[in-house]
Amino acid sequence: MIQETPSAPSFSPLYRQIKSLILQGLESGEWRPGDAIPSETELAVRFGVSQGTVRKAVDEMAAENLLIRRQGKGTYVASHNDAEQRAKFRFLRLVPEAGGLESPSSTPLECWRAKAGQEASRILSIKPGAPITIIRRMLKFAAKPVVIDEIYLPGEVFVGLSLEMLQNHQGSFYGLLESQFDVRMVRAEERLRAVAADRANAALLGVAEGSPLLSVERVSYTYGDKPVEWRRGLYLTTEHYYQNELG
Amino acid sequence: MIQETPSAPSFSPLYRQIKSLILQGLESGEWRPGDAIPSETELAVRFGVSQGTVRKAVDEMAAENLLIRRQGKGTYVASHNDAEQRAKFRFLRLVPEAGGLESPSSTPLECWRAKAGQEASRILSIKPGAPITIIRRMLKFAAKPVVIDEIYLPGEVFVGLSLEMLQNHQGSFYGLLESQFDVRMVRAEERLRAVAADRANAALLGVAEGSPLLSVERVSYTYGDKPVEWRRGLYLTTEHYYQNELG
DNA sequence: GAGTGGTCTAGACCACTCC
DNA sequence: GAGTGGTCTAGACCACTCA
Repeated sequence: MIQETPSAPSFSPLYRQIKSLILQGLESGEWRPGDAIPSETELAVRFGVSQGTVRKAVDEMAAENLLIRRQGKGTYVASHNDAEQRAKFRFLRLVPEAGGLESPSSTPLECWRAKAGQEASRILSIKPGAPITIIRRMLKFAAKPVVIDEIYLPGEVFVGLSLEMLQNHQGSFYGLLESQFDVRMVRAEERLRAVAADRANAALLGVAEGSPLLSVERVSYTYGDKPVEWRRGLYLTTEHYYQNELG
Repeated sequence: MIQETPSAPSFSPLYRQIKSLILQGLESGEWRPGDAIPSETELAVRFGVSQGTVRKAVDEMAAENLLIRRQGKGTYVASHNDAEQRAKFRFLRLVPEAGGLESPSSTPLECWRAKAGQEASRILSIKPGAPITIIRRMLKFAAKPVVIDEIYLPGEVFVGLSLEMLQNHQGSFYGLLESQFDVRMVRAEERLRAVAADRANAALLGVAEGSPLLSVERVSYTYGDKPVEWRRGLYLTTEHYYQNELG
């Protein structure tokens, strides 16, 4: 007989406890995105363990993109406002067919408030009827519209989010959520399908009604696997493709 | 000034050298998929380093899905014939919308030999005109056709591959390549697009011509980043979706 | 109980960054 | 030169598997 998921883990190593202590520091905001956390030796003293044990905890968190190690400098809390290019394409997997390297630009279209329906409440695990904020926006590569996004956010987490805020902001959407609302996206799950363009979206993307589009449904999670974003994107994939690595 | 990719790495730690020694053992066939490799202490003695250094090398290779550690038993060479369910869905990301758990079944349609054109030779890094083997097959979930695959393989690597062999084989396609041709797929890159079904494929999938399909182009690599498979799949995504995790 | 991987420690030294 | 993360070692003990 095989036990796939034993209900009670028989053993929890020390470094995992350290890991969850550091996680608490991230969730509580003791260390914010972009900050340096204390050095390994400091943390070892604080938690009363050896430096090697702290190291193993930090190693795992670095592998999960929660922390970033920089030799000679220190260990930092990962941020969507980081300068590295790879950080920017961690969540947007759309790549131009021809080697153009220029980043896409975001154009907010609408932003309004509504009440959560059944589906939104289930996915965001909020009460049906709870306030949500809905955003529609367009992504352009080299001035050509390529993506239409519809984004659903729990209203209680992102109070005050407005179209003006989106329009005035420089940088990535997740960077804004992080710096303005203290919510950092940690991971996401996507479901991809091929669909036919309806009339409205076809017009926005400049293609014929019924053209095939890539539908990308995404649920994003912050610390503690809490879902805080549900979005659906329609990608025009004639001159771009969705890139994926199977490890 | 920032050096993004220094041409000469200034330093190569011991555990990476150990790692590449173990990799040699895999490439040379000293340890085959499914085999156990020697214990950490044995390897430490053989390579003249401490057990901790071997451990770090093996850790990385386990993270890359090249090796599988089993506490109390040993460390094994990963195989596409492994029993674990997660191993089977590492390369097929298509999931049924409704919770059905049954695995897809493969139906080989055609298998013939040809000469590599320009594109195939570039992607598989073989000479133009070199022999290749082309396979067409269908994947069915619950007896319904859902995927049409066209697979291009370098003929010199897979000599003797035939339609009969495909028809008689139980288990996954990569499992067959591994046990019959000693080639293990290690990683792959995929490019996804939405396309319109042509008449032939529409008929095979039982949909109208022009229906949106998910086009999945894949290049697979074996040890040493050598490309050994190029395939294009057309996925019907009305009752299934392509699942992806953004870490 | 023997053998395997997994954890934890303590200490030495190296590579890198910044002052 | 001081401080950081990165490597390497040696040894002790724990958890798990199998005979």
